[in-house]
Amino acid sequence: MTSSLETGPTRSVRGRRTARASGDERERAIMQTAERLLQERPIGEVSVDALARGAGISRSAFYFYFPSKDAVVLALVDRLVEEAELSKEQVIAQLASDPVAGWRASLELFYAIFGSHRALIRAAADLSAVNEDARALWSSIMEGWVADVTEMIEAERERGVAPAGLPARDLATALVQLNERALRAIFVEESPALAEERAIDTLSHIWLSTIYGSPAPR
Amino acid sequence: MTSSLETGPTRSVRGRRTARASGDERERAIMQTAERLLQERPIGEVSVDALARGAGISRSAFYFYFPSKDAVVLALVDRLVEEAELSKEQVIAQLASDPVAGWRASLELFYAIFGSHRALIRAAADLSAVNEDARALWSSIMEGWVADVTEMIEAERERGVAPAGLPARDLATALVQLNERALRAIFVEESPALAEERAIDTLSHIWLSTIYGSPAPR
DNA sequence: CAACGAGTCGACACAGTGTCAACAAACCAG
DNA sequence: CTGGTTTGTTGACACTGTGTCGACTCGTTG
Repeated sequence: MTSSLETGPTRSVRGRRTARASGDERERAIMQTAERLLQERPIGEVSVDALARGAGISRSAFYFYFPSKDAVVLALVDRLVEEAELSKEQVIAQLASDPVAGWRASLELFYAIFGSHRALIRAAADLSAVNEDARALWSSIMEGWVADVTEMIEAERERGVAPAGLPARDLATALVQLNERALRAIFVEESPALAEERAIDTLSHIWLSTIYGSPAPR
Repeated sequence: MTSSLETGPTRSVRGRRTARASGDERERAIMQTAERLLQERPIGEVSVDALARGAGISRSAFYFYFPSKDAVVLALVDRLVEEAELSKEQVIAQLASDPVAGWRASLELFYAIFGSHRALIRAAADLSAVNEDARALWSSIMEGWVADVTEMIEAERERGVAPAGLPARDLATALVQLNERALRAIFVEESPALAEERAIDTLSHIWLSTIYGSPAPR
């Protein structure tokens, strides 16, 4: 799933310690700078020059590490998604034992992970408007979630706790999109947006109502 | 509600017929060109120069009519929203007599209006990532819809057909956001997206389930 | 006819992007 | 230790797009 352009040519394993800061360090410095700057202003207002200076190199040196400023954001997103992937397993397990708590835990996980990287999420969203690669990356992430949710819904239906209704995949798509949209609105401080304190309640109410046909399964 | 920067200085009423094309005509020509070009490529790839040439003037003359290319899109959106506003009244009326059909009609209206201006919708969405004014305009549009839906939900609850549950405004916010997101995915041909033929069915199922507590009110 | 204002244009300054040839410093093979 | 290779780094350059300005045209109006 890792995007093809996330890293520059510096991919071999090296462990030296040289006088000048080595490639990997620079690469990390650039990413770090990006995360920092994105907390202050939108991606559109961050120039390659700013990124380079922040990492202590010249603008042209930047291009040695990344093909463009967008690629830095994509690398960052890639990393975030990998983190998220790890926590996923445990949540799925919980669903079998206690559905209500399980779904809620999923939403909370989602909320926690993205909430703690608001600036990055926003940059990724902004980028998707302009950049084909960003769009593709985000698409594949969404696809992954939809697939997971579809599977979970189908499992619940087979267990007999959830009634048949909308095609599971359609329902999953809509719910994942709802989450994405609603959480983004909150994180970016758009308006209208759900009240942040009640957001998880609101969303899980909608998820449960539509999946189980009522606000809580029997 | 009309955005403050939608039009250039040419705002007085004039009705002359001059040798060279007059201001209003040019203004319209620019907007028309914008709509045409946006059908071919995203806003980011449309330059002021292209807009100007399309309208038969030089790039610098363009600035006489609009302060920036973004302002053209905002003017277009403004116009679209005004159109939409007109059809709204009749739908609200229907809700009282037949709720299910009424909600469905709302969704269909939404779908029809925005579906027939996909390129513009996309440009507006793209712009929101970059442009503060665009964000503000879209926000106010969303606010309007949320207010309408909130009111409709409350009316249904007072009539006793819909049960109390989530705060009406929260529910309305989530549903409007769901619609926005899901329809945009379809129109922009993102993936994942709802199957277009079933989109209205899917959405109305979710609306009805969450508003009435079951897929159909008694 | 003179003054005015709407409309137009070319030239300019500016900001940002991406590329390139050339240079520097460490590393490694002989 | 020496000379070639790899890894980094740089300034200069070409290019694209934006927005501004002063000067010009040409109907309109007093």
